[in-house]
Amino acid sequence: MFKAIADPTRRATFDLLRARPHSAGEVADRFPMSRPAVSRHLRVLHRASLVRETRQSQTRWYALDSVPLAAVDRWLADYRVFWGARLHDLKRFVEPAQEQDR
Amino acid sequence: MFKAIADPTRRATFDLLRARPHSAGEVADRFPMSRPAVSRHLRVLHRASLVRETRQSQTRWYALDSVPLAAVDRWLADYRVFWGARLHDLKRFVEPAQEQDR
DNA sequence: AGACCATGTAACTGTATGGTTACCAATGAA
DNA sequence: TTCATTGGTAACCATACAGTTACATGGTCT
Repeated sequence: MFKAIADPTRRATFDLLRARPHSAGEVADRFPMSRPAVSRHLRVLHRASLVRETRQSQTRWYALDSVPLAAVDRWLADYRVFWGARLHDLKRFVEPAQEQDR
Repeated sequence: MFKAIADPTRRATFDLLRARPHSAGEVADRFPMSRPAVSRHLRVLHRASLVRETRQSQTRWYALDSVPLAAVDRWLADYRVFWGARLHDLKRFVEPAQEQDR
């Protein structure tokens, strides 16, 4: 999982899927590399359970599944104390979410 | 930086340094691999600014510097909404820190 | 059926990575 | 100054990784 997000192309792919699911071709169009290369990156993300693949006729849609990233978050938790200055921002992030909106 | 923490040995090393600074030898003793291998892992962590190296006579002390991890935290921030169930725990983590203790 | 999409798979290649052993450098002690 | 200790560097090796081109698969359309 850590290795899956270690590659910049895969992080960019992941960021791309944040907006909405993309087909394999759409993803490939965004990167200056061949389709097979992108295809394999998607496979790596899929094996890490970071994207879900659903087939609809010929096209395959890739959708974000960021839940496994919670593991990274848990690992980070032990270190957050070291950049305490940011805890306030973190709190500000959490609060509005608690109220469901805004 | 992401690649630096992608390796399990390096994450373990990092976790080890959380307790206290260790000498190169101390770190090497904890892992079932040769000293040079550990040495290189430490160098990778150092290049990523994740550890600080201070030389005191023959021994070199390696100390944690987790501040760069804030970059990972920032990247994660955009995805935290997706595992909303954990936001409450996150809040519980933040709150005590605000009051300095407990 | 046959042509045409969208994608994945196979085979291959260069480079990066993580490990090894052997050797070197610098410090401190006898 | 000689020796031991600490730990990095060099050279080497096997495997993983990220990319390529060529080909195969499977669904749509006429």
